[in-house]
Amino acid sequence: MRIATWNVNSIRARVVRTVDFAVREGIDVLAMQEIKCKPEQFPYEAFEEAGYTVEAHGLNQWNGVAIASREPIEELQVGFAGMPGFAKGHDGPGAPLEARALGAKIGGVEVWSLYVPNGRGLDDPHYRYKLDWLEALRGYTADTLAADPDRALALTGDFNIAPTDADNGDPTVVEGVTTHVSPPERAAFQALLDAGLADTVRPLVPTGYTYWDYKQLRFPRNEGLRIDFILGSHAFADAVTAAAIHRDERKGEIPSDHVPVVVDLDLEGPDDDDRPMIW
DNA sequence: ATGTCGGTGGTTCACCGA
Repeated sequence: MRIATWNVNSIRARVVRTVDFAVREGIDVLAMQEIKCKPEQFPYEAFEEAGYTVEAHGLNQWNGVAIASREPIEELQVGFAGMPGFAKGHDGPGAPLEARALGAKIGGVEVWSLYVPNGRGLDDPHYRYKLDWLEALRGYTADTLAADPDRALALTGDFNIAPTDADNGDPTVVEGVTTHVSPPERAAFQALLDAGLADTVRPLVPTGYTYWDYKQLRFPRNEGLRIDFILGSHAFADAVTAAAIHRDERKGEIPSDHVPVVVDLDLEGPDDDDRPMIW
């Protein structure tokens, strides 16, 4: 099974490009972020014509997550247990939830499409929201794996954190000045790993960015960030056989500012056809 | 130069968010 995650930055603006990529690369499950539309506005037809079914979660023109799959989508989860909400002037308990998390069981894997809050600025209420949101995600992960340690669980999406200095090539992203690289954000990312997840792409693709700001020639200068990840429990990570970051998707006409990240899974072991015949 | 995007409201440009 081939699983991909992609912050598409408006699915309506990029539906042709998105479906073309999925078909060309043989993607079985595509987790999308920043679809920037409500479910009734999602361009389902283009995906259905290509053999995908889609579940979309969007509340307004901001955020929004979706999962497209060639296999049946089961056990849909809109948001995760404990996920906090946020709204301007209303960031405490009881704040409205945003469309940032969609989970499902597909082919025996619990896969999530996640769009972690940006944080905006180190002194912005959105930054505290980001850290609280990540802590709640860690709690969900820990609880889930405590109940079922061998579950194939994958957290995919835009984490809006560059975990190491090697993941930050943008000269305007500076520790102590901006979000994405602050010690508390990096600690929150590490806490997800400590809860029982592994970065399934880094061992196979050690370098490279997944996002380049549209401004100031960031892509031509290759001044990007690695902020999009596929994190997996041991049962998931152990099944990963290949990975790729599709840098070329940042090129061409009207690209997203993010590129797809892909892993191949072999959950069932070798097919019968691959086993030696012994009489 | 916050130098580029996408979406919205409500009219084609100002604002928000990233």
